[in-house]
Amino acid sequence: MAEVPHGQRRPTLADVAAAAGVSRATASRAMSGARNVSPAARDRVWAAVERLGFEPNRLARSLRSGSTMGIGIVVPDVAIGFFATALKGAQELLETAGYHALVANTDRAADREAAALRMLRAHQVDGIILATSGGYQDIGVPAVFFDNVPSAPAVGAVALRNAEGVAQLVDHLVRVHGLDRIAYVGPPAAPALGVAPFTHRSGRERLDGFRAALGRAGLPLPPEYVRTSGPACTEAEATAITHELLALERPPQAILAGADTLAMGVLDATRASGIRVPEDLALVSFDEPAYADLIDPPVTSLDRHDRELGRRAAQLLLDALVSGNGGRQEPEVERVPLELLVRRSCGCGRG
Amino acid sequence: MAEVPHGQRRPTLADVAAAAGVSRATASRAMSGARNVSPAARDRVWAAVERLGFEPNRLARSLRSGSTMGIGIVVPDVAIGFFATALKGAQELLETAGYHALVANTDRAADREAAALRMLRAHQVDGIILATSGGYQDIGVPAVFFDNVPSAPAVGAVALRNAEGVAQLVDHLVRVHGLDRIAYVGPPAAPALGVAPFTHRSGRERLDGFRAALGRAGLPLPPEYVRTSGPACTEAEATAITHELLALERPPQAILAGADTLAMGVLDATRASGIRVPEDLALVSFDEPAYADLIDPPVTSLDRHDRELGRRAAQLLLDALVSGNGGRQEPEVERVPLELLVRRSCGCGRG
DNA sequence: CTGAAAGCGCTTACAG
DNA sequence: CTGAAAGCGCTTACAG
Repeated sequence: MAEVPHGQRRPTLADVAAAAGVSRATASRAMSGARNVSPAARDRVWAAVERLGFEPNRLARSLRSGSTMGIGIVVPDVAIGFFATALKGAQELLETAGYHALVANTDRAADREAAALRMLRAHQVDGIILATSGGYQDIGVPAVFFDNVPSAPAVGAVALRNAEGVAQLVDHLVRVHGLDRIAYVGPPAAPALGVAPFTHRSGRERLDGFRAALGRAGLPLPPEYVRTSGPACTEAEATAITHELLALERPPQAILAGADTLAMGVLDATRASGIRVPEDLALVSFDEPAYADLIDPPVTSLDRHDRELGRRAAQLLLDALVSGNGGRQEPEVERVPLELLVRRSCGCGRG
Repeated sequence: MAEVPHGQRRPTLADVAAAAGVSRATASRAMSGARNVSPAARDRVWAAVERLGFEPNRLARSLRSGSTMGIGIVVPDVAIGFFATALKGAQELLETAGYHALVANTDRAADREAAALRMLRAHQVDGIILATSGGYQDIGVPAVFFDNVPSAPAVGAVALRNAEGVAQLVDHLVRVHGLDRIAYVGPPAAPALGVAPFTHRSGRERLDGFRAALGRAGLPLPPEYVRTSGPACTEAEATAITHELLALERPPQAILAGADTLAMGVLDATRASGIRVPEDLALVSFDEPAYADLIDPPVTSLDRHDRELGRRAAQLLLDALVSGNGGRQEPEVERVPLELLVRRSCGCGRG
């Protein structure tokens, strides 16, 4: 690569054209691989490109062509393994297709999400992929949701089989371990006031799935066994809730945590109370925590295939982009299955 | 916010100007907050902006003004907690200053890093912040490194006090636990062939720091006690190395892992061998693993203050950007201190 | 305080 | 196969 010293003017297409002895139009065509360029001209152009270390200015190209080949990816928190991995999966596929990703982090704040979307609009992204925190607004480009199923206009969504996943966890506790007092500590199930209706849909589905699974198993479900956290799903919330559950007259034999951070909070509470897991209290988690195998005890949970989920979301968006479907037809919701990963926190032997 | 239906032409500055009954120049000035605009004109412009839901096209603005207010952030792997958190810290500060971040993931491949840098150049970023995997090349804008100290042209770097951190860990094992057979399992310390000289500098510093600390403590260091992984620092590598260490005639009493993934690999090996930590083998880790408290046993390690590290890198870059220092003066290397977090894997009681 | 005009660096009909 | 010209949507001296 040629030297690109700081502060020196970068070569432009005009420089390349001049160096190659052709017009800017021909230089542009040669670089874009158009066929109507003579081999001789093409060679001279590429030689000039090499020599000058030319890299086309994407700002100018996008402004002129009307397409940035940029995709916005909006997530609540990249420091959470699920989002980071899904993000990587999506980015991987997008780059293969010649797109690049603009990543925005919302810290789970609806207003920061809205600001991120305006920023993406200002950058003229061709589409967006997002795990919403409730601040979604249409910016006029195709949108694919993941993690939460939208009832908002979108070209598609990829979501987990939430109810099915919860049912797998419940069935395991009931059939394998014969437990019948199972409590639920999950993410919020009702949208917050003033928040778009699709928010926390997955929380809703998990909770409903829990109730349904217990019903199918013929188990009672005292109201005090059903608890939800705030939208941030902090460990601290789960810790507090767990202490309350353990203080009940009839404490649960098992807790199903609806998110990994919540599962960690439950574990924290058991440590503090001297409660042994799984001997005194079984624990299963919907999401798989980082280093699930090394946690004490290893946590039985569901594998979401995070990366694949990100890839599918990207694929859905790419499909919409090539088909030119701007979200005017029925959104396509893809449901990805979950896999039970049996470890020790449920009461199973080493695995 | 006004409706922005798919497929409909977005309002431009010309639309706003027409609606407000002023020229595009005046509309532009009104929006930029320039003082030489009459209050009446300003109000009419803003009203039109609101009504039309206008958002300036940043492509056009950047192309014209020569500044994108975009900063490239390049990391080996966002799915690793350290990078994700540092990234968030940097992004936070950048956004406060009116910049936006373009995030690139290199998967630790030097060629992907080089490609990411070219992409960022094509996007005319004003500067870059990166944790290099060895593929760095100058793209003509100020660069700040973190995680690795560069000897490459840069305006600055923020790095850990690697040697000091390792010394803290060693001293703890020696003074508090009276151990004298301590092995090291760390990241590579020598740059790979064909890789820029600054790569793996932090690995080098950790290893050298280890040798120095043992020297100061007057402890012997058999060559077979010093092991390094490949650049990916996988758990599997550490697991294999640990099995070899345990099979030595005089196995170590303690292992200092130079990275969190390596510490997890060491733990895996002890599990498989029925070795108890810390009773049979003490373990300390340079990096703090995710959920360090919940791992069995909780791992004694160093707190790097990841977020703050990202913030400092961003601050260094912003300083360079406002001062107009294009990297022509001596790069500023900031060293952030590390904090010992005593848990149980070193042999200490519950903490 | 305001507007006409030039121009950022590209791409793309259009005419040859 | 090639080039002159227009134009993407802004900002910014420049002249009034």
